[in-house]
Amino acid sequence: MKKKSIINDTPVCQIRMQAISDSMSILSGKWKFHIIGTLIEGNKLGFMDLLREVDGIGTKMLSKELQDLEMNQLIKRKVMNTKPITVQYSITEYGATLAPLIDELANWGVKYRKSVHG
Amino acid sequence: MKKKSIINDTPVCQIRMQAISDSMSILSGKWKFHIIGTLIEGNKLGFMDLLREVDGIGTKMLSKELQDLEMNQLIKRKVMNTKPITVQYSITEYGATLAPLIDELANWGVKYRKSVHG
DNA sequence: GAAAGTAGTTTCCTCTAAGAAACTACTTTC
DNA sequence: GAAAGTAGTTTCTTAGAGGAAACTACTTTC
Repeated sequence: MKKKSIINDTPVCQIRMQAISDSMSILSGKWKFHIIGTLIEGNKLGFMDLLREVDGIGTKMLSKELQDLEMNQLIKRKVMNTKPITVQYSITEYGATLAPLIDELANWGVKYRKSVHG
Repeated sequence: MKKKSIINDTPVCQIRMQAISDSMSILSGKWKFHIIGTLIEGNKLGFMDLLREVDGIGTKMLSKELQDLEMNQLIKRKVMNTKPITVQYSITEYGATLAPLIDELANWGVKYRKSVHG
């Protein structure tokens, strides 16, 4: 008889593990937290605004990540009737629920830095 | 004069962004949260235990991720004086500080599932 | 009419994450 | 002495992440 998982074999753990995988697949990549964090801080930003705010990102990645986030309804994209055309990106209510998670991530990172130096 | 970042140009935001990058680099990859979560639940597990608990992982990835986590002092590795040789992996105090973050990640994922289905 | 600003897309390239399978090495049990 | 269990390492391969640079397309300002 082959040994089986014990700890993670309960329904609760199965759901938790699945949930973690879900979150990670939606929030994967180098830039999503930075983009979401920026849009939570400054609501309604254009493409070029984001390009300036998110330090180091290029047009291709920004474009792709914004599409991903919009598809998952974490951000909204609104084309304005201006000349020249402008676009307003903003966080959705749903996307804003990520604020505590981003805070945790930032706080943990800050503590890590301190513990490494001190 | 070239336009500059406004929102993310404050020292506070710079530190936050850096912290998020730090956390992500330490916790990157498909398996780290699963391994850490498992070690928080069941303390002291062997290599083969983890291989069984973390559903889907292979020996190569497990070995590599455990080394990463040990290097960053999130887990401890202790070789036991048994025959055959066994190894006990356990979470460190420091690694345990990730519990709130993992909880947030799991909770957000659960909510996401519900909102997609409901 | 050239420059600069809007918002992207496309192409080409590299590097890494990840996985499957085979292998080492040692010990105990059948 | 073969099987099964301990704990990994090594090799080979592929898919995707990410980045640099050039390009489209349209408008306004100098």
